Amino acid sequence: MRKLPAKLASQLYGAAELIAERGLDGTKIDDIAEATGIPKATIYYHLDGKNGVLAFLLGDLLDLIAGEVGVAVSTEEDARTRLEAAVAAQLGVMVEHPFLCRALVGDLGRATRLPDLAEALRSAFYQPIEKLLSEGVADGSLRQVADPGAVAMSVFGAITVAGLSAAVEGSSTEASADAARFSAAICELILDGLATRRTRDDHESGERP
Amino acid sequence: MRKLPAKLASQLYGAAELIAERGLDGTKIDDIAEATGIPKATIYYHLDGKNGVLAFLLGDLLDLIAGEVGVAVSTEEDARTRLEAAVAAQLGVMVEHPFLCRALVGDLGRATRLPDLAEALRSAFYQPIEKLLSEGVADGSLRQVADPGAVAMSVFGAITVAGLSAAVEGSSTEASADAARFSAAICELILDGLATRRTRDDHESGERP
Amino acid sequence: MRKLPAKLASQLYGAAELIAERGLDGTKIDDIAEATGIPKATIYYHLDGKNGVLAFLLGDLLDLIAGEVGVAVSTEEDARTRLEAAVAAQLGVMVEHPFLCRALVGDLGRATRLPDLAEALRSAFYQPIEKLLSEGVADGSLRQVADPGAVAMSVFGAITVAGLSAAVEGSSTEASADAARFSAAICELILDGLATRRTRDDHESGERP
Amino acid sequence: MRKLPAKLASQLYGAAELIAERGLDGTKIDDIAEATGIPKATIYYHLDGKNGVLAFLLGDLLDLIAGEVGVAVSTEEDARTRLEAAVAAQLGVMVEHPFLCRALVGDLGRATRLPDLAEALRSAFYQPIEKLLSEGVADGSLRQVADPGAVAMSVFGAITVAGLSAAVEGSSTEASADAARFSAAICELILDGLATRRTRDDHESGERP
DNA sequence: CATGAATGAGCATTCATTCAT
DNA sequence: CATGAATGAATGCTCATTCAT
Repeated sequence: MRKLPAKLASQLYGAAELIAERGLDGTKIDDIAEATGIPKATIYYHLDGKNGVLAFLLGDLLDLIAGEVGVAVSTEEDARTRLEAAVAAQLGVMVEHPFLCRALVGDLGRATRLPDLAEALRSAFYQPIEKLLSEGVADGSLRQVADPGAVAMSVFGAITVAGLSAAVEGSSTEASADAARFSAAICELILDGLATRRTRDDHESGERP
Repeated sequence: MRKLPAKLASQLYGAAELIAERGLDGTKIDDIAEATGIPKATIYYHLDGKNGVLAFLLGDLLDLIAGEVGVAVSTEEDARTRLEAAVAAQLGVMVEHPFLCRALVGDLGRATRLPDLAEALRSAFYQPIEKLLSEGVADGSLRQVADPGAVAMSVFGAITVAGLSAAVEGSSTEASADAARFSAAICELILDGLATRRTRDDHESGERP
Repeated sequence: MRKLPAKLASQLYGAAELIAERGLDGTKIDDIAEATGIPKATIYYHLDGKNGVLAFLLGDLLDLIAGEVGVAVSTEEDARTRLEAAVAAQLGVMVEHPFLCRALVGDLGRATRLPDLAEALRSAFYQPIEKLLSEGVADGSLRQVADPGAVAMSVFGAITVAGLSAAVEGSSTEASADAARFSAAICELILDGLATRRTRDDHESGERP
Repeated sequence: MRKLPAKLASQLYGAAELIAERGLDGTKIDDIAEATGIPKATIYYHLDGKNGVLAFLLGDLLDLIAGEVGVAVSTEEDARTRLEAAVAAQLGVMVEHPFLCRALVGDLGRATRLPDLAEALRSAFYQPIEKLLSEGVADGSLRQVADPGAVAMSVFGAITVAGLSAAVEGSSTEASADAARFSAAICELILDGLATRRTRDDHESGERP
C-alpha cells in the first residue's frame, strides 16, 4: 500500500471505465489487470486488493473535487457567488472524469461501506455546500431556510445527480460546455427557484409586469 | 419467472434490509433464504436468480412510487401545486420503505444494468417531474427555464437524494413527519430558490464594481 | 414402476435421440419431459427415475435384439449359416433403431453399472455368438480356433462397432440396405478373413505366381 | 489451458481409475482432486474443467496409441505383416493402460462430443487400419473386399472391443502375455476367418439341395 | 521490485426427486 | 391417476489473494 509510481497510477485509470460499466463487484481483478496492462500480482503489490483500487481511484477523484471546490469556495466573494463557483467546479470535475464519477456512484453503496471514503465523500461533496449555505445567510446573499440540513442535502443531490447525468451522456469533446450549461441550469434552479415570481409572493394576484 | 404467490412475495421483503445493508453482491442467496424463510431452490423456482430478487423488490417499489406520484400528478390543480404533491408523494413512499430505497440506490449501478428496471426507474422518478415542469410553464405556475432537461434532472436529484438521506436516517416511527419536513424543504428550495430576493435583484447592479 | 401404458411407451421413444446425442447424464429429466410431452412427475409415476428411462428404452432394445437373434439362431441350418443370420439380425435391429443404439453405447459405461442391463446386454449380444462358434466347431461348419473366448469377443466387437457406425451414419430411408451391406462385409471378414488365400497357405515360399 | 508441468501430469493419471470406474459424470472434481492430490483450483488453473481432465488423459492415450501403431505400420514388411504388428501394438497399449482405456470407452459418447478428441480417436484407431487394408490389396498380401470401409470399421471394432475386454479383465501382471494372446486370436480371425476351409470351398456346391 | 503460479474459500445454480391435491 | 409445485442435496466453477522466485 505504498505510494504507487506515477506510471502505474496513470495506467490504473484505464480501469475506471470498466468499473463504471460493471460495478466493482462485477469487475474481476483479472479484468483490471488486462485492461490496465498491469499484472495482477503487481496491483496487489502496490495496492490493497480490489477495494484498494476503488479507494485509489475514488480517493483521487475526491481529492480533485475537494481541491477545485475548495478553491472556488475560498474567494472573497459573497456566499452566493461562491456557491455558483462551487457548483461549476464540482460539475467541471465530474464531467471531466465521467468514468470515475460513474464508478463512484455505481458503487456508492460499497463506497459508503469503506469508512475512509464515506468521510471523504461527505467532506468533498456535502460539507462545502452546507457551509456556504450558512455563510450565505450570514452575509445576506442567501436566504434563511427552515431546514438547512435538508436543503443542503437537496442541493447536493441536485448537483450530483445532474453531474452524473452529464457524465453519463456528455460527449467527451464538449465536456466544458456541458459543465457550463448544467452549472447554469442548477444555479438557476437552486438560487431563483421554479415558481413564477409574483405568483409566489402572492399566489393569487399576478405576474411581474 | 412465474407470478409469485402473495405469501412468498411478502416473505421476500424480509430480504430488503439485508440487501440495503450489504448490497446485492454482498448478500448471499443463502442469506436471503435464511432471512426470508424461503428455501433457496424455491427462490430459484419462482424468480430468476439473485438479480431476479432485486428486480422483484425494486419493481415493486417502483410501481408503488409510480402509482402514488401518478395520483398526485393527476389532480386538477396547477402544475406547481401538483409538483409539491408529487414531491411529497415520492418522499412519502421512500421514507416508508427505507430498506427498499437503500437497496435501490445501493445497487443503482446494477439496477441500471437491468434493462427493464432502468426504464421503470426513469418513468417512475424522472418523467413525471419533467412533465410537470413543462405543464407548469404552460399554465403559468412555473417559470420557463433555459435548460428544462437539466433542471428536471436536478430536481429529480434533489428529491431522490434528500429522500434517500431521510430513508437512511429517519426514525421509522416518525416516517410521515420526516417526509413532510423534507418535502417542505425541497419545495422551498426548488420553488423559491436560495437567493435573497432583494439581493438577487440587486445582484447584477451592486457587486464587483 | 408399473407396466406403463402403450401410449406413454411410444412417446418415451422420443427421448432416445436426446439421450443418444447428449448421453443420459447430459439429458435432464426436464428435457425428456419436454421432448416426449410427458410431464416430469408422470415419468416418475410410471418409471423409476432417470435410470428407469434408460432401463426401459434399452431393455426394450435388448429384448428386440435377443428376440431377432434368437430366431436367427434357432433354425436347423449349420452354425455358419446361422452365424450369418445372427449377424444380419443384430445389424438389422441396430440400423432400425439408431438412436437407441447410440444411447446404449454412449452410456455403455453407465449401462454396465446397471446390473440387470449388463447381464441382458451380455446375453443379447455376446452369448449367442459364443454359442454359435462352439456349435460351428461341432458341426464342422466353423474352424476350431486357439482362443475361442477372445475370438468371440472380437466377433462381437466387429458386429457391434460396425452396427453402431451404420446406425450413426445410416440414412434412415435405406436402413435395410445398409444393414445388408454391412452384414455381408462382416460375414466376409469373419468367415473368410482378409489374407489372400494362396499367399496365406505358403506365406513363406512366395507371392502369387 | 497451458501445458501442464510433468509432475501434475503424472499425478493426474491417478484419476484414470476413478473415471474408468464411475464415468466422468459420476466423478466429482473433488474426487479427482483428492485422488490426485492436486487442489481443485489448481486443476482449473491448468486444465479446462472436468472435460479438460478427460481430454488430457485421453489425448495422451491416443498419442501413445497413434505413436506405437505408427511405428508398427511404418516398416518395410508387406501390409498383412504390418497389420499384425499394428494389432499387436494397439492391444499392447490398451492392455498396458487399462484404466485409461476403460475411461475412454466408458465416456466414448462424451469423447465423441469433444471435437478434437473425436478426430484424434479416428486417426489413432481407425485410419491406420483403413490404410493398411488398401495397401494390402496393392501389395497382394490382403484380399480385395467388397466394402472396404465397412470391413475396416469391423476390424477396428474387433480389435478395440477385444482390447477393452482384455483391459478390463486382464491381470496387470501378465499384461504383455494377454496382449499377445488376444493379438494372435484377432489376427487369426481377421486374416483367416472362421469358416472351415474345405467346407467353405464346398459351401456353395454342397449345402441345401 | 515485480510477477507467474498456485490455491483456499466461497457460492450461485442446477436438478432429480417428492408430495399434496 | 396424474401432475404442478416445491425443495434437499449436490457440485462445478470462480476469484481474490498469497508467495516463492
